[in-house]
Amino acid sequence: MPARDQLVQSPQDLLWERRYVGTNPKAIQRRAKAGQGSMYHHFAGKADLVPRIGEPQCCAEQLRAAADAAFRQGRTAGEQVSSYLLRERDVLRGCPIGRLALDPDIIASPALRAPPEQTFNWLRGRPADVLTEGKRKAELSADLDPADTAAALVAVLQGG
Amino acid sequence: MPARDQLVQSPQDLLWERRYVGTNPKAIQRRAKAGQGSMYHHFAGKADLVPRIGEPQCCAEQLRAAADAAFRQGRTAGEQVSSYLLRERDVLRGCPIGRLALDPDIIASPALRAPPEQTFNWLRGRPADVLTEGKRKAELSADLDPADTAAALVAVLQGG
DNA sequence: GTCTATAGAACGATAGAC
DNA sequence: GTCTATCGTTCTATAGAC
Repeated sequence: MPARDQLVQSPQDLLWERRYVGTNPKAIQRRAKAGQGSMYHHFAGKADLVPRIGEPQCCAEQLRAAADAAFRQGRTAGEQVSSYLLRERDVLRGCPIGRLALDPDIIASPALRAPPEQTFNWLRGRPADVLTEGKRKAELSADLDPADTAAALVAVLQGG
Repeated sequence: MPARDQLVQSPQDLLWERRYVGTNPKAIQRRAKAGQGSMYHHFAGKADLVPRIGEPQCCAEQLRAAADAAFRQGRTAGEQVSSYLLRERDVLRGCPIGRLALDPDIIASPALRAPPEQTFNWLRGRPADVLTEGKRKAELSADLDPADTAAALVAVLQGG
């Protein structure tokens, strides 16, 4: 595997365990078996590397794919939503995106904040579409606001 | 308020936001409006101070009290447990004890790990007692293991 | 008890040889 | 591309004056 990919993929659990604040370049290098020179050749610095480890790239796509699959199971809007909600989650780990998004150093920097925010927007949009479709088919009550309800759904998952 | 208490109580949100790894003495001092000398006079160091901020002391007791109150609402064991589970939680914040217990630096040190572990033991023991009582009164099926079920209940809350 | 000064280590990044 | 050496900063802690 190229050294660049090694740097991005090896320290996934490191970022998970120690979050952004506690994840330092040295530890990443040890984990990826790469030297400092190598790291700084491929990336501009911590703020450039760390957010790419596991989360916005591979993890966000995995998450979207899994959510998508869950939504496709079920005929009615209600079924689709409950399929999504009951989807098996690695409960002990929690939501990696949410965890990253809560990190104060991520929040402080617009550049670092953008990728997780995008994922969240998608994550709210997807169930909102399902709910809208449900209303169209008159499966759901008309006085239900898709966007609000979708936001509430995601909030429940994140909050928990 | 005495400076010692100020140091323990002022920076609660700081510990919450940045966890153990990201919570440094300087920031605590700024937040508590105390100097370094003051801090190191009252506490041995970061490992001595930080775990006392909010969590094992005041927060754990608040948590126990709240859980206790919830358990007392309800006549049957089932009612008591569901009262506890449905108890209103500050869902956006999550469990402060669990969050602290997950911190890698806390896990690594037996001394830092002990207080949160104690709280968890109590937290498992309380519903276990309720369930045992329920079995005695034949409200609950006899083949229910109180300890296991209690652990599962707590796991659900923490996992979420 | 609280302050300032300072030590020793780790952190994040850069420089330059190879 | 990768390495080692090094810089400046911050972190944690100690020393000693007041």
